[in-house]
Amino acid sequence: MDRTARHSETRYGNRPTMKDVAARAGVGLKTVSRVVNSEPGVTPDTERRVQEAIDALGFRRNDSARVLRKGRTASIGLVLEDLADPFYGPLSRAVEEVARAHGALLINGSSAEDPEREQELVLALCARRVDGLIVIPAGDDHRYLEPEIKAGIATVFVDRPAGHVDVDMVLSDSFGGAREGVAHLIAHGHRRIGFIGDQPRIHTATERLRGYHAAMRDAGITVEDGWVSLGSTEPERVRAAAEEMLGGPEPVTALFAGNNRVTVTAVRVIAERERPVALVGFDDIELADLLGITVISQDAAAVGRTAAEHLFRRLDGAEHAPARVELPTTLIPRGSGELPPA
Amino acid sequence: MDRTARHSETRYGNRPTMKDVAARAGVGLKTVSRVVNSEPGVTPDTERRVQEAIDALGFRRNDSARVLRKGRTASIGLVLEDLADPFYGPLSRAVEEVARAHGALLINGSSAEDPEREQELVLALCARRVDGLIVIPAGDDHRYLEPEIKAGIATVFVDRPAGHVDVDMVLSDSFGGAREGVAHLIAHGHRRIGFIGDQPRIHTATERLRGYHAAMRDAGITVEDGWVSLGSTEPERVRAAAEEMLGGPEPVTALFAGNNRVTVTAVRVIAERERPVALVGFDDIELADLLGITVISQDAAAVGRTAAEHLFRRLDGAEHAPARVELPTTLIPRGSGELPPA
DNA sequence: TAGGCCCTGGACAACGTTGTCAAGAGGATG
DNA sequence: CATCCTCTTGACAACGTTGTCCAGGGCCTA
Repeated sequence: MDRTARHSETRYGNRPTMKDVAARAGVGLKTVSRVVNSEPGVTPDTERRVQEAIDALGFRRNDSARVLRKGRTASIGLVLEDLADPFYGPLSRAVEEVARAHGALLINGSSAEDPEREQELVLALCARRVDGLIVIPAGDDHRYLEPEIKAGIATVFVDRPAGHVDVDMVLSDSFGGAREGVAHLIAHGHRRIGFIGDQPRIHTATERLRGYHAAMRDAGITVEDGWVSLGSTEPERVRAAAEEMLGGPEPVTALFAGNNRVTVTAVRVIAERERPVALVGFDDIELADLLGITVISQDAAAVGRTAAEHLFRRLDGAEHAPARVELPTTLIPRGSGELPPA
Repeated sequence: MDRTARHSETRYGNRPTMKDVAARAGVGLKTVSRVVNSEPGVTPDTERRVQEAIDALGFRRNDSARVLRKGRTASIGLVLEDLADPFYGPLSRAVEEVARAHGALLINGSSAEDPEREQELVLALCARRVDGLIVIPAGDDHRYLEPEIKAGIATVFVDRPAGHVDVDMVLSDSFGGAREGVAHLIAHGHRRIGFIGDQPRIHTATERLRGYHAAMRDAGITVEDGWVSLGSTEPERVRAAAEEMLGGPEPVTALFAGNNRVTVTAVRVIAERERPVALVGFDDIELADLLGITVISQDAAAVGRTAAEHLFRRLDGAEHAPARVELPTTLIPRGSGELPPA
C-alpha cells in the first residue's frame, strides 16, 4: 500500500475521517466527534467551523468504527423463508417499521426453506453483531443459537416454534384456524373433505393438519386414505394431489388448502372442473375477494409487528421468561367455502 | 464500568474475543486469526487446539472489527418503496440471491415514497459503509449522493432514473409498455380510453402516460378532458377516478391502469358494473390469469437481478461509463383487454 | 559443521470512532 | 488578589480484528 497517500483526503476510495475534518477545521478530534453526535459543550463558532469542514470534505461518520466502540449496531436481522412470498412481504415491512421507530436498520435474508441456509444466515447476522434477531425457522434444531443468545443477542422466533432453545415466539393459531375452516365446510354439508398441505417437517403444516383431523373427529367423520396430502407446495405436486382427490368414483366434495400457494393452485384446478368444489384456504390472497375464495386469514403485518415489539422490549431490558404468543385467525366467508356438496 | 471484568469470558453480553481464544489455546492472537480465516501456515495440531478453544468458548468473529480493518463490509443496501408491495418482494429477493452468490448480505429499507426518508435511509446505509447501493428513488434530486459515489460506493438506480447524478440505471420500458397496451385496446375497437396512474412526480407514472398519449396520437384520437387521472394509488381516489370516467353521458369504454395497485382497484370497480369495460393493467398480478385480466407484464425478478449484477460488476472493478439498461415488457392477453366496446 | 532456507508462530501497529480525564481560559466570589 | 467553579477543548486509550514484519526452530546443502 502507498503509505504516503494514507491520509490524503482526495484518494479515491479513501473517505475523509474525523481526523481529516479536525485538521481542516483546526480543532481536536474529539471536538469533531462532539459536533457529529450533537453532544453539548461546543461553542457555536467552533461548531460552525467544524460543520463547514464536514460539508467541504463530504465527511460521513464511519458506523463500523462506531459500532466497534459502542458495542451496539442499531440493526436487527430477519431471516424468513422467501421475501418474494406475499405472506412475508408485509411481515417484513411491519418489522422494518418497528425497527425504524427504534432507529434500527433491518437486514433480511431468505432461507429458501433450507435449514442449513437458515443457520448460515443466522450466524452471519450474529457475526455482524446485530442487536436482535427475528427468525422464521426452516430447521427444527436451533441449539447452534445457544452461545449467541447467552452472549446477549435478543431473539424472537416467528410463525414456527424454535427447536431445543428457550426463546420468545410469536405464532399464528394454525390449529384453531384450520379446525374452524374445516368445521365451516362441514357445517355446509360436506363430509368428504380433502386436505392439501406443506411438508410435514414444517410445524405450521402439521398444526393445520391436526386442526383438520380435530374438526373431522368432532363431526364424527372418519378420514379416508387419500384425503390428506402433505408435501412441497410446487404447483405440479399440488395439482396432482388435488386431481387425485377430485377424481375417482368417490371424490371429495371440498378442499382445505394448507397455505397461500396451495390455495392458488387449488383455485386453478377447481376452475377447470365442471362440478363445483368447495374450497377454504389458509392465508388470505390478493383479489381473493373478487374470486370469492373463502379463507382463514392471518394478519402477517400484525405478526411481524408483534414480534418486533417483543424484540425491542427485550433490547430495552425486559427480563421476564421467554413468552409464547399466539395470534388468532379469522374466517372470511366469500362464497367458495359456502358451496354445498355437489 | 467494572474494569476488572473487562476480559472475563463469562460476563453476560461480553463475547469472547480472539484474545480469549488465544489465551485458552495457548497460542498467539494472530494464529487464531489464521485459523478463523482458514489461512495457510498453521500446523494441524495447532489448528485443532485453536478450534477446540473456539468451540468451547462459543467464539464468533466480530465482523464489525473486521470491516473496520478491511474496509469492505460485504453488504449492500437496497432502498425501495414498499417491501410489502408484490412488485418489490420478488425484486428484493432477486437482489438478495445475487448478493448471496457474492457472499454479501442485504440491508433493505422502504422509503414509503417519501424523498426525505429515501435520503435518510441511503445516508444511513452509506454510514454503514455498504459496498454498494441499489435505489428505487422516491425523490428526483440525488446530488446528496455525490460525495458517496466519489468515495467509491457503487450505486445502481432501478425502475426510475436518478436526478442530477450520473449513475447506472436499470429501467423497465414504461413508455413502450403503456403504448403497446393502449394500442391493444385501440386495436380492439376502443376510442374512448381512460388512463389512471400514479402521482406525476413519479417517473414511471409520467412515462406510462406518455405512452398512452403516443398510442392515442398514433390512432388519431384526441384525448378528452377527464380521460386522464394521475394521483395517489389509494383505493378511494382510484375508485372515484374510475367511477367518474365510467359515469356520465359519454363514458370511456376501456381503462388503462398505470400500476398493479390501480389495476386491483379498477378490477373491483369494473366488477360492480353491469356494462362490461375493457381493462389493461401495467404489472402482472397474482391470480390475474383466473380473473382474465390482460396486463403489461414486467419481470420484477429480472429487474432486480440485472441491477444487482451490474452492481457487483462495478464492485469487481468495471470502470466503463454509467450505463442505462431498459428491460422490455410483455403484453399478456387474458380477456379483459380484448373485450369490444360496449 | 556452518550457512542458508522454509515453515510456523507471535508482537505490534493500524483501522476510525467514542469514553475518560485533565488542562486551560474566563468569570464569580471571598 | 487568591480561590474556586464552570465551560470548552484536546490528548489518549480502547474496541477486536488483520497486515506486516521478525524470530526461532528444523531441515537441507555444501
